[in-house]
Amino acid sequence: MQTTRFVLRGHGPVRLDLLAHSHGWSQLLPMAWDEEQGLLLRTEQIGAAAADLEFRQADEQGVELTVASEAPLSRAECDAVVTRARWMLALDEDLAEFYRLCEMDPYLAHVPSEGRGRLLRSPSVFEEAVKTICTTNTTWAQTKGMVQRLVEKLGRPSPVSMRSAFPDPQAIAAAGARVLKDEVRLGYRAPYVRQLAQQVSTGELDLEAMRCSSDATLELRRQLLQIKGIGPYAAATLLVLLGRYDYIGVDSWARKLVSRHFYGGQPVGEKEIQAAFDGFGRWRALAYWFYRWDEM
DNA sequence: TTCCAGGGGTAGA
DNA sequence: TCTACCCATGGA
Repeated sequence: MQTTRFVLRGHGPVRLDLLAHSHGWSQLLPMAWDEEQGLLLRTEQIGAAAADLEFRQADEQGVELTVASEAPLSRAECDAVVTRARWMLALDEDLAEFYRLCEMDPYLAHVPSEGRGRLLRSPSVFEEAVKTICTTNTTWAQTKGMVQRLVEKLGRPSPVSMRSAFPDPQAIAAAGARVLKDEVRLGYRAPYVRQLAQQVSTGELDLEAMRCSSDATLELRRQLLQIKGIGPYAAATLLVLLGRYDYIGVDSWARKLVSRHFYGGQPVGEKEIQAAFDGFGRWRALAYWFYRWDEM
């Protein structure tokens, strides 16, 4: 076994524990959060093989990443790992403008000083999209089950830990409809996930290009809504994970939160939910997220 | 048994 | 653009 170490520094303070708790992604394979040791674990396919990534807090400004692989990593593979890890931890997010807005909101005034604001991400937009589809119209426990079966049945296992990486689009596309429905138990989501995997694996759809796209958020949203299985909630969630915070993903939780905080418990719709955080402008979804976090 | 969860697709108006 | 209805799954 080979181990390679990197130290990753962010744009401002970085808190690994806050990242791990920023939303549910650290509970979904192939990620895992070890609360006692403060370790964020992930198995990741690098080149043809899978390797094990272990993140720990280095100091206030940075995180140490240890990669355990069967063979030594090439220079290109090191670069790829660092690029993916920086994206996962949102290390290049500049939250200065968001923090200034937080300081004017009594409910979020604590966010800047605590170093909150970053959201944990998957290394690929494809993985984000599949996982987001697995959150729709189901419980969180079932989402975890769907993703676990997807990873364990179709992902490439690490020869070091035998834990599996997230399956690539080719593996999911090749699995077939019956496996996705009956074995992974994706339910009515199975054809959506399969079609998405086919579109990405054939090159018909370039999801990864959305990360560095210069398109306006409205245009990116339009592109996401064209994907079967992705509606307004999922598109908004994916935009947030792409660093575009213009739209709030309206789910049952958002309805309850906005109703209670801003409308005295009266039922609210899409317009009321988006409008509740208008004061945060293009940061409204991030503001909503940290209202929500305090109630998790 | 019925409801609903971190909704979305489709048809019809 | 809005509404009604249907869609698997599993726990409460």
